[in-house]
Parts: sequence; structure tokens; C-alpha cells
Amino acid sequence: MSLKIYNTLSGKKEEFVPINPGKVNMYVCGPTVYDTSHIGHARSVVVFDVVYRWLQHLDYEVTYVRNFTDVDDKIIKKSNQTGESCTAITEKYIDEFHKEMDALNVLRPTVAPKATEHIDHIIRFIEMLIDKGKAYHVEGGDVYFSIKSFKDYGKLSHRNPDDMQAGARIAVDEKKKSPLDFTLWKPAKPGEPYWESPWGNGRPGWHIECSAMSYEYLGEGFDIHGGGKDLIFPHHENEIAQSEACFGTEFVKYWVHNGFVDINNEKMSKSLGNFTMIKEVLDKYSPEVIRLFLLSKQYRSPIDYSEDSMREVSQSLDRIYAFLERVEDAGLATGTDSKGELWDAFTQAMNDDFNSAKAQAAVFEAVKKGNKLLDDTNGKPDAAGQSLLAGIHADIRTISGILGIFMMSPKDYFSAKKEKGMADQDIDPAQIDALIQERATARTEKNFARADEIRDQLQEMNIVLEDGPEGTVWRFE
RNA sequence: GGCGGCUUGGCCAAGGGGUAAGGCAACGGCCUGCAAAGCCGUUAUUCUCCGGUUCAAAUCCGGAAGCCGCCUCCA
Repeated sequence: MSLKIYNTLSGKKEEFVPINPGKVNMYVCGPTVYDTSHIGHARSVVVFDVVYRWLQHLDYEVTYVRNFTDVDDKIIKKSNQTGESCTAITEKYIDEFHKEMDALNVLRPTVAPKATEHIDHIIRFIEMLIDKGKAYHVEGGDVYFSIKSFKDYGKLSHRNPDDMQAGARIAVDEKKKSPLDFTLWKPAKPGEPYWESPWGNGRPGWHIECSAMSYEYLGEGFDIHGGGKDLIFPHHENEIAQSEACFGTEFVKYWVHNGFVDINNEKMSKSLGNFTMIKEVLDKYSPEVIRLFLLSKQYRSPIDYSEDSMREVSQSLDRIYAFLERVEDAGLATGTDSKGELWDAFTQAMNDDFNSAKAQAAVFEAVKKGNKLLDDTNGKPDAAGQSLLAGIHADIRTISGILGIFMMSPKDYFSAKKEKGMADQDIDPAQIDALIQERATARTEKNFARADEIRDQLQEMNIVLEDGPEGTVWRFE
């Protein structure tokens, strides 16, 4: 059972065979750090986090590079608007990005390079392209990549350069030899940040940093390159042009692109004003709920964010933890590491182009099976049943290391949920306990009218009571 | 206009030639003073539509409709 990956280049699922046995080099396009990150960034990062974890699990030695674009027109614009320096802005958002991703249980990549720390490499890369006749310098300080010098241009996005009516939507710069030629280096206007170069003071274009940095860390060609679907054209197409024109060898073996997050069935956009930021989502839902949601669809499909879908996912996570708690309370969580049926199903799903949706379903199926066994045996399964349950429990724990979900103890999970509810609603637990006590007394006296009245009163505060053998506990709805 | 994708039960969503996973919701049951929670069970003769290939199609091929994305900064 081997790993298959959908490759944008071929449009097919392909068997994964790394360039160097046992080693995987992976590069993923990170954010341009000029603003707060939204749920769409979170999806991309979480998806590739799971790819990274799964490759490591398959015993590959993975070098994972995820860059920060910290020199860009948008950053400069923001700097002009706010008066803050570009560096202050980028540092602020890099810091924020790391904090939010850490909160989402995302592993740090092997390297997280910044474009501004690699200007020398970028300049050297551009020089190589010019030397090879693949790029040209024009009066005024611009350097462009020459599309005509690279015959495979369009192979990733499956476009024919001749068909592209370039200039139809943007003004053509008449200094370019061809309208499709793109910027490698642009001169600095007064007041803009700049670096010295053979072509005068200026800054790199967007696409070149990824070619230069991936070369520095991963070499002329590497295994996996990832990013959002929107990057296929022009960004990744241009990266291929730069790197393959420069080295003459295949740049990337497998291109992996994740789909978008929609908000209530609409694309996130400035005009709709529906950008949903990671911090807002983290404020409302636990990191595990967010990850479970982001991984509930195959990564290439669009996924729709809404309060309803988050509520559903949240309920289904409760279900997993309730099962774990049940197994642990029955003393059946023996810490075995035997990999059972669940693990096989999970592995199969993950090997099928990282199908986390199918992988989640495998977990739910196992939980259902385990619950049924516990029910049928009144919580006292025979030896075979015990080992089955211990196996499911162990497999879920192993899976938690891949998906970054189900990582807490059930007790901690449920108590954290309760504490969050109290904090959100500013509720004093002592007051609740007093009411519960009063209700308990009423119930002993068979004064059910009063008991129900108290329950209704608490219900209005979104508090639900659960009467069990150990007494009454409460939680938020 | 060019390129790509999607359409599966009330909702979300797997499956991608051999007779429809899973989650949520709903309903029924166990439990309960009644509830809640939890658990169990039930819920698509059928996969947008029309043709075709095949012993066999949700799955392959052709066509139609609807929706979406990229082509411009974008995860």
C-alpha cells in the first residue's frame, strides 16, 4: 500500500516516489505578511502540516520549507498608510502568524525563510538567468523574465501562452519584449525600501524569491511543492519557468494545491467584507474543532465555513472524546500499541492523496463499533473485546499524532470546554452549584415542580443539567 | 473568450465498473420522577438530466443544465 499524490502537473493521482530514497524535500508557499491571517491561510497550513506529519510517519526524512514573503507592494502600501516601517509590519504579522499556527497545533517547518534575508541569493539567481539569456534588463532598472525563452511555459496551468490575451485586463508595459514577461527585479521609487543590485537600487519581484530560496534549501529540483489553488497561475507557473530555465532540470516532481475556504457559500473577499480571521475562529472554537473542520473535506475541494458546520463538527468531536472517556473509565485503555483495523483503514485513506475526510470516517466507524461492543457487553467485554477496544483506543491516540486532533485527555477536553463557556458567559460556578443543590433537595422531597423550575431557570442561561449516578453535573449548551 | 473543477439522502460528505461509508439533524428504543447526556436502531432501489459502451455504471464515453474557481493581489 503506497502513497499516491494528485499532481497538478499531470492532473492525475501518481504513485509517490521521492527523488532520493528515504528523503523528501518539500516547499510550501507561505503568507505575505502584511495583514492578519484568515481561515483560508489556516487551511493551507493545516493541510500541509498533515502532509508533513504523514510523510514523517512513513519514515521519510523530510525537509520542509515554508517561506514568508516580507517584501511586497502591499507591505509598502500598508507602511505608507500607517507610518509604521515595513520591518515593523512584517515582524508583527510573522509573530502573529506563528502564534496562531502554534495554537492550531501546527508543527513548525524545518525552515521558515524570509525573502529579505535572501536578497543576495535572489540577485545571484537573476544574474544566472540573464547570463543564460532567459531574462533581460531594461532601461530604468527593471529586469524581466522572457517567456519566449522557456518553451514549456504554461505546462502547470495547462495554458497556451499564445492563447493568453495578455494585456486585456492590465496595461502592458511597453518595455517588455512580450506582454507575458514578468518582473524579476523592480527599481525602487523614492521612499521605498531597496537593496543594491547590478541593476540599481530596487527590490525583487514576487515569484523569484521562491525559486531562489527553494534552490538554497532544497536544490535544483525537489519532491513536493504546495500552496493554494490560486497560486497555480501565475505564481507557480513562473517559478517553474525561472528554475527550469536556469538549471535545465525538472524543478518539482509533485505539485500539490489546496482548495479554498468559502464563508456561507461565498468566496472570502474584501467587497463582501466576509474575511474570517483565524483569531476570530480561535476565539469561538477549540483548535481541535478547527482542525477537524479543516480536515473534514478532501484538501482539493472547496470547504464551506459556517456557524452551523462548526457546531456540527464540534458535536462530532465530543463524540470521539466521549468514547475515549468511556474506554478509559472502563479501565480498558491499556496503552497497547497494536495497530488494528482502524489503523489500516486510516493508513489507506491517508495514502490515497491524504484523504483526511475518509480518514476521519474510519475513526467514527471504529468508535461506533467500540460503543456497540461496550453496550452489548454492558461495559464488560471478554478478552477479545477488551483487546479490540484497547486497540481502537491506541489507534486513535496514534492518529492524533498525525491529524493533530484527539490529543487531550477526555477529562481535560470536557473541563476546558466548560471553563471556556464560563469565561465567555461570565458565570459564577458557585451560584450554579447552589441552585443545583437546592434542586437536589427538592428532588429528594419529590417536589418535582420546584426542581423543574430550577432546571428551566438554568436552561435560560444555556446551562443544561445532567443527572447521573454520581450526582448532577452541568455544562453549557 | 481561454483553462480547470463540482453536482450523491433534510444538511455536510466518502466512494469513482459489481450493486450507496461516515457526521449532523429527525424519528423510535434503552436510561430517567420527567428530562438532558450517552448509547443503540431506522432514514437514498438510488447518485443533476439525456443518450451510449458493458453481463453490470453514481462510477467509463458523448451531450445538456446549474454552480464554482483561475486567467488581476489572493491560501
